[in-house]
Amino acid sequence: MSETPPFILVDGSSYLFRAFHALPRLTNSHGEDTGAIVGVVNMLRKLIDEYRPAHMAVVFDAPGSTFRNEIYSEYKANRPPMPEELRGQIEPLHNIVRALGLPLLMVPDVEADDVIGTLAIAGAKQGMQVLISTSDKDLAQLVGEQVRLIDTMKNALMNRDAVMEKFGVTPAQIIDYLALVGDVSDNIPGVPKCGPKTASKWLGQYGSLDQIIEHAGDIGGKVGENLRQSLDQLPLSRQLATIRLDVELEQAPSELSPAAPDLKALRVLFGRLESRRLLAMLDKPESEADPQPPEIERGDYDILLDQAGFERWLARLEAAPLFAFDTETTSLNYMQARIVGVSFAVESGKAAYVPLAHDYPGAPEQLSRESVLAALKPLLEDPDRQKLGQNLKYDMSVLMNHGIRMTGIAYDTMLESYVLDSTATRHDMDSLSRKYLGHQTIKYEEVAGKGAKQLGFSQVPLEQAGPYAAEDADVTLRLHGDLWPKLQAESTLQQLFQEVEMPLVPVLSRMERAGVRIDCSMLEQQSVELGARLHTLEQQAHGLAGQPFNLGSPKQIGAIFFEKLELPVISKTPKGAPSTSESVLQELADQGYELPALILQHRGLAKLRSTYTEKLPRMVDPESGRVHTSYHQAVAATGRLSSTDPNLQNIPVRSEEGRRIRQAFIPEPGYRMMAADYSQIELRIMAHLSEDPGLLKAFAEDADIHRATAAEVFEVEFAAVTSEQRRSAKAINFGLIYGMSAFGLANQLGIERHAAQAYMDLYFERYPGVLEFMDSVREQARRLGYVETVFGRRLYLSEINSRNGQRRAAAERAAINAPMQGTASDIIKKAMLSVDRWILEQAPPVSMIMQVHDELVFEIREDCLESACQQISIFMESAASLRVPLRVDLGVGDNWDQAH
DNA sequence: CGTCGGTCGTAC
DNA sequence: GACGTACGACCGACGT
Repeated sequence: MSETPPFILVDGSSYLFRAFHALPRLTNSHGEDTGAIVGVVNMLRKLIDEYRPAHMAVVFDAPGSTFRNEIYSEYKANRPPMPEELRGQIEPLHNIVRALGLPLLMVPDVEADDVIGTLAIAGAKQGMQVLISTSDKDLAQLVGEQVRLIDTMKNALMNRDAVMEKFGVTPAQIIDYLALVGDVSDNIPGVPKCGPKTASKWLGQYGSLDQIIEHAGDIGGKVGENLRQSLDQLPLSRQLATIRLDVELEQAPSELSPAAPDLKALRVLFGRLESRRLLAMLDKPESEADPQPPEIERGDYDILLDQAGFERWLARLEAAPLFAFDTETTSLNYMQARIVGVSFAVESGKAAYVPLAHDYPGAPEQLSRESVLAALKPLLEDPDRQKLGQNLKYDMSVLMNHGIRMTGIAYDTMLESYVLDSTATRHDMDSLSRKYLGHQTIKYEEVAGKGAKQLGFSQVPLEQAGPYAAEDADVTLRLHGDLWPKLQAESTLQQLFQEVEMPLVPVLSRMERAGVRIDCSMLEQQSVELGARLHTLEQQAHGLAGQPFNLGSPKQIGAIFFEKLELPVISKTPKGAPSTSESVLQELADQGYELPALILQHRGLAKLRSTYTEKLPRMVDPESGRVHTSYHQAVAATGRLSSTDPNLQNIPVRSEEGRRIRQAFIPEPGYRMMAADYSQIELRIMAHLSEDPGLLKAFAEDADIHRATAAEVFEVEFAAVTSEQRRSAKAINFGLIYGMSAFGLANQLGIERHAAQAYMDLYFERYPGVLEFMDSVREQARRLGYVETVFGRRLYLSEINSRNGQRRAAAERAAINAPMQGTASDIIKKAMLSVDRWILEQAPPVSMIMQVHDELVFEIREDCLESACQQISIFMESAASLRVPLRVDLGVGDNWDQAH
């Protein structure tokens, strides 16, 4: 092992070739060859483990011909074509190398050797210890003071002396040596009958090929004759054997560092190889083989307390093509938060925090918030100055509280992470830093305390606040440096990020800040009424049970039901307890038991009261008098938004009592509520994806799709479909979207399993394209480890090849659902972008105030109702061009319920 | 007194 | 076991 961490260059192509020939053939259950990949991965692991490189690159030959073919058309001409079993392993190996976090290089027109040569010399020039791992003897010509070869067979390093020992010539003479000896596999002729011995003898005697050529006449024997015959061709041979040192590369050696491995991607990739050994390695995250990413030094953070220091940074920001920005505030509530300080970073490791409103005993004098924000305002509002942040929607809102309309929001690391892998459980900065940088950030609790003792950020001393806040900006910048190239490598993901997710940030912020007006007195009245009904129900229930108990406790209900009253157990919860779920209570109620019916009613009403009628009035912002939800853009794995505080995406609609809550969602005086929802969007997407003729036709004719399905499945005339048949068909249609089984359908419809199976069989017979689509989605998921939406959004399914049948089945259902649910999300996001652009540009008296997955809700001034509705439906229906038309249903009313 | 898992129920 | 994606209320166990 070398003294300082080395720069390792791996000849990936030669590795792969050698592994392919040296190792026994290995295939996975799909018959795909995997042996060489596994071999190379093991070699790479060993290499990293042993040498712990600070810098590293794995270099592959780019496909296609090179400059050597240009100067010598016969170059490598007699080489047999690459075996198919090997060719198929190249692409997966590339993906694994990238997922391992190792820089992968492939440069067209040159060979891997040339890239390695260029980097080796550049690295040596910068004082690095360069180690080249290859099985190709040509690279011996690069060996020098700081460049050595790794002999993987002997597990030893080859320096100048070792080269001389092996070849009998110095590294500098290797080129001439190769020219003399020739190379059968490269089809370089060389001098006939001149082998290693003769070549080294001549070079020892004359020093160089030029000298040998000059003295060609002095050499006797048959070999001398051959040499003289070869004189014309020797310069070409030498040229071919010379490794180029001047290849144009995008990255300098110092930029080629091993990064943290992408464990999720590796799990998918190793899963496809079906290599238990490699998979097992992933379960030890701190495996010996993991390269250690460089520690982040927190030394170079500035805390700016004086005008001169701030102005120096301002100049830096103005000069920077991109800067990271973060705010520290008084509150997590974006409507109420006030700025306490701001931080920036323009290059890795250099960040600043500007405290503006820290307020604790002994707090130093700080720059005025007003003047600093005024100085930053032009920069923050300039759309051409690119900003980067982590969850910038929040910072954008906070700035808005201070009268700054931030634009130029170019990159958000939270969304970069989400687009790269939406199934990662968290996309917060701490998780991303640990995952991608291997760096533990300072936790908020560490500086502000936790629990009851937690301080507001303005109370946090600058000694702690400064490094914490500056680190946020620094880490954001570093994360972007890691995530953005990963996105760029996947052009559809990059497109999704740049054209959908990033532009959506300000749109969501505007929707959140617009909020929705609530009739609080109406909800309070409802709470009172619900309270009275709940009390009555409770008294009745206690009477029937013969004892008081908590109607809200499933456990107590279970005890009363199944122990005291000995009611029949209908089903059990996953943990084995007798279930008291809605369907069980319904079943018992249907059997004539009174108590379950009472509990059902109680549950429903209690939920309405606690979750909605009591909660919503408390969520009204005192300033605006409206409710402001938070939309989360990086939560749902399928691409949907989610909504919290309050969740406006699960306001009741199905029951009459529930709809009364929607009646409390009202517009400003002079305005109306308008709800626009996509009609059957997921089924339309299924028609588009499956290209099933029957389904396409039904939507082309704008038929009632459930009725059309019923007509096909029950083999009756369209007009003769009964409402019962339509209901069944609707359940089938929904079930399909969710990947439901015959068992599930039977449950849903209350019929026998075999009957449900018969429906499904008939459905697939009538709509064969759908069956084919579902099979192909499952197949893609198994093969690639992910599925995609129409717009290329990706959803990884780590358990699609699980040995656990239950988990695998669940992953298959998710695989079927995700392309439909995800494409629907993509489409409504696109629609939101066009509607928002229209509102910004034309300034109609219209606010987009809510999104509920397939529905957009607007507040529209009465006098503009008609034209606005028309505009909006056009934007929504043309958000995507599928093989079926998109249709939008519009409704207008004095409250949200009426608008349906 | 907070946290966390389990269960239930609301939406699309 | 069996229908995808969310959020959140409540309960009760557990730890501070």
